[in-house]
Amino acid sequence: MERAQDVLIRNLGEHTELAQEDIAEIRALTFTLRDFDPNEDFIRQGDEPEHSALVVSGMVARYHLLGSGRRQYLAFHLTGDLPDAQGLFIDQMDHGLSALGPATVAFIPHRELFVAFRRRPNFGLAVWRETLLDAAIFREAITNNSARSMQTRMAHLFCELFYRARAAQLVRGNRCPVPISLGQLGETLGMAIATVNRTLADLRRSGAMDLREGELVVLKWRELQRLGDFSPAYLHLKRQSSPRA
Amino acid sequence: MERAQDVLIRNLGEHTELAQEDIAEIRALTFTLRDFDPNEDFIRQGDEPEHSALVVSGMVARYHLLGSGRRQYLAFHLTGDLPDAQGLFIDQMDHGLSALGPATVAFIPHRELFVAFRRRPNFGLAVWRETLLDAAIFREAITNNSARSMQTRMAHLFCELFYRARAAQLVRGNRCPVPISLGQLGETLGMAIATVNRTLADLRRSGAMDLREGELVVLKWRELQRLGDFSPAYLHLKRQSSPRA
DNA sequence: CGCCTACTTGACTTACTTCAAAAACAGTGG
DNA sequence: CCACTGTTTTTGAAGTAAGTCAAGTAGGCG
Repeated sequence: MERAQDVLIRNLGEHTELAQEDIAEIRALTFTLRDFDPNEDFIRQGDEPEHSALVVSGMVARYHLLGSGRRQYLAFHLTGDLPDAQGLFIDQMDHGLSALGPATVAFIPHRELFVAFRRRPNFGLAVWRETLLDAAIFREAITNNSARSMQTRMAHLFCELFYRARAAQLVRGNRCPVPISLGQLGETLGMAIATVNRTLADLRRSGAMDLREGELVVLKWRELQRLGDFSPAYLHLKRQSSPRA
Repeated sequence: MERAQDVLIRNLGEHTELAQEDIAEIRALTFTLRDFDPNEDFIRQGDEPEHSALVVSGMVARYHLLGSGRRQYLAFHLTGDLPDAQGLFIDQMDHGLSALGPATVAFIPHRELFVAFRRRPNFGLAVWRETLLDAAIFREAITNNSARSMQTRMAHLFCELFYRARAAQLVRGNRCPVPISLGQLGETLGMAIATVNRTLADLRRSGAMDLREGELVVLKWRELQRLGDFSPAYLHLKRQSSPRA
């Protein structure tokens, strides 16, 4: 497995030019690794964390818990993401984080990050930009869950996950890990589990994709993209070509 | 009308301790004021802006335009908000901005902002925090539009608008300006206009609120809050008490 | 083997959308 | 001031997509 430091440097480097001094500053941070089981929480709504998380491997989810007990998934994070940079500035977590499949997460003390931001403002700006990319993904989720049909909505989610997985170099051939249950898919897309199942069956039948054994398989990228009304501009990924197939 | 500089200083001051030097730095920035008519666009999807906007008065909206021509509103901004701080770091706008009612917006050159961030890192952190509060509002919108009933959804939106208007000192008595049409409400909450009308009629009938002549009137705050399943923690506003009534 | 969880499928119900038309309202020009 | 136009709001009736409920199957694990 890649070292946590390298994962972070690579991810920030995707969108920000890092100087040698920035990289040295990142390498000097303290990374504490922890492994999590599927569906294990590691930050809860209401917590006041003093560390920031970095996804080193696996997939991580952010979610709201409603009064009714219902859970709403807000975003998924892959290797290299900083899923709770919010926590740096915000008193109390307004949402929780959990591992989706088995995951490894590195924790970095806020205190050290603030010192590093002061010494290398460019590093701070890179993390800031990272949080803005996050926000763009949230915006797209609003639109996806509010304005699109169930099928389009689901196809769009798969497009996004595949596209981001590709950028994080997690795609092997035409597949990438997506360890998510139908129930969780429903709590992401705002649909009942029966509908999730039927909609997914339709997508499979279209021949554009499959989802099995925790893996997303993209068989016809262009077709899936069409079904999902997906255009990747909002992900603001530089120098990435379209997936094949 | 309050000066643009003061509006910004007051808003950032709500959540961040600003030193005299920070304030001086903000006052030295160039603010270019422009007035907009209702529904006039001032940043379009695809633009590459070189200025950041600050809402000086009125209400401003952010929206996605879909392939189908449908419009999805993403967020509303009140006096003091920086509705496109994203633009500071992101190549191309993935969404547009328009005035909702008549609005005054100040524009600040990115170049000057970056210089100010470098000279007063604390100012940069304050704006960063502002963008994170924004993201929290996006997250809540995902949950609202995905996991709540139509009535709850609409009540929640009104709660949020009223609560934020109060923080921005826009509430007079029990009312605040909300210059939005039923159609736009539908494009915000993901419902058909007929449903908007019927749902709004139900809310009016409950006696908790009214919406007329571009003003939101809150008659029973606690009741509206209950109907909207609203808890303001996600807004991360310090030192604000609950509205009366 | 038996238990638990996740997935699948069918039948039924209901929320919401769509369509359509009328009423209220705002703005424009005579 | 009023007629004319266009837009927004309101209401009704009909159609449909998705939710709910319930039962059954398949897969994973002690």
